[in-house]
Amino acid sequence: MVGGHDIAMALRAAYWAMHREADTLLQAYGVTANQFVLISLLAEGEALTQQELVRRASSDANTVRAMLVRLERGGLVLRRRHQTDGRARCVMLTDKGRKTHAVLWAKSQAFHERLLVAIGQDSIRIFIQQLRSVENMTTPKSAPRHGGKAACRQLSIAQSNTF
Amino acid sequence: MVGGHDIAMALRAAYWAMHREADTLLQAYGVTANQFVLISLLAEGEALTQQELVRRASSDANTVRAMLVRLERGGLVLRRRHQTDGRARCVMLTDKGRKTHAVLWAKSQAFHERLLVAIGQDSIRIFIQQLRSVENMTTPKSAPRHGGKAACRQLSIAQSNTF
DNA sequence: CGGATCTCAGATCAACTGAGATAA
DNA sequence: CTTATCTCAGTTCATCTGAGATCC
Repeated sequence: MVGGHDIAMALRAAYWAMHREADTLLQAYGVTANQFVLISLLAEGEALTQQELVRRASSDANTVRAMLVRLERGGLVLRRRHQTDGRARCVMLTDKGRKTHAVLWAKSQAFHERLLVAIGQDSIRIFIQQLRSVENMTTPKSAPRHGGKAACRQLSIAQSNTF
Repeated sequence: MVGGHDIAMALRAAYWAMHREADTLLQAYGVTANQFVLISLLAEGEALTQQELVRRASSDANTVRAMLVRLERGGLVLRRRHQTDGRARCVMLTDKGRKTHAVLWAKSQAFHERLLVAIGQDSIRIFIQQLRSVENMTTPKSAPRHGGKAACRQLSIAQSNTF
């Protein structure tokens, strides 16, 4: 009989195998898999608030802050005060961070390809949908009320000027 | 376009949501989700070597040892020398460990049920198979050569005598 | 000898708690 | 005043590295 516990154990095994593989792949570049998650989110174009990073990385405010401090020390990210919300921080990649991401992303292609093969092209959408169901199965966290502050568009433009 | 990176992010989000939910559920009993994994493996009947626990828990020898030391301190597990292999340790639940497992397992039923619902009864086997594919996608670890030492049958009997 | 299993010391990262500053 | 965001200090757990003991 296959029960919920088996799902949990299989999910655990798959996550950790993947995570270790990613860590091994990235360690030559001095970046952990968890840090690469943040870098990838920031590389999608816009600067983000820490709060939004927490949400998208499925992490925790204190954890994200600590990781960003390390990344900032390494010169990969910048953290600036939000222009209209003094509480918030806008986080963005530096040029170095952007180049690092490009290199790491290229090095990850074979890894990503193996993931696609493991799931099977036809099943990917369903598979991801099922994972989302598991994610949303849990106790819902209170979502922030306001909308427009997650992305920091002004600073995103300022950042373009650095090129 | 949905790529391998999306699979990785969804897998990460699902795992962490599940893990936090389990931790929250179990913390009232002073057991972490990771510790519950070991307890559950030991509750399946036989005493196991640490090496075998490492394999089944998708973990690491040093990590498992540290966790077992904590569990032993809490009186939930016993660790004895293997009768025929002086290198190995046989790990088993104490009576207290067995009772604790029964309680925690009962408390986990609603959680397990939600997992089943999230995936959908008809898709569970396929879903688990896909997770196994991800697990085995990674660099294979060398498996131990010999067979019969993973379970410690002699000590499993001795343990029955403690009742 | 080589290889397997476990132990130990130490480092690091990550996750969390709780308290507090600051601003919306 | 209340809430949101972030900071900071401190703790715990988990992971990993590397060295070594012991045994097969």
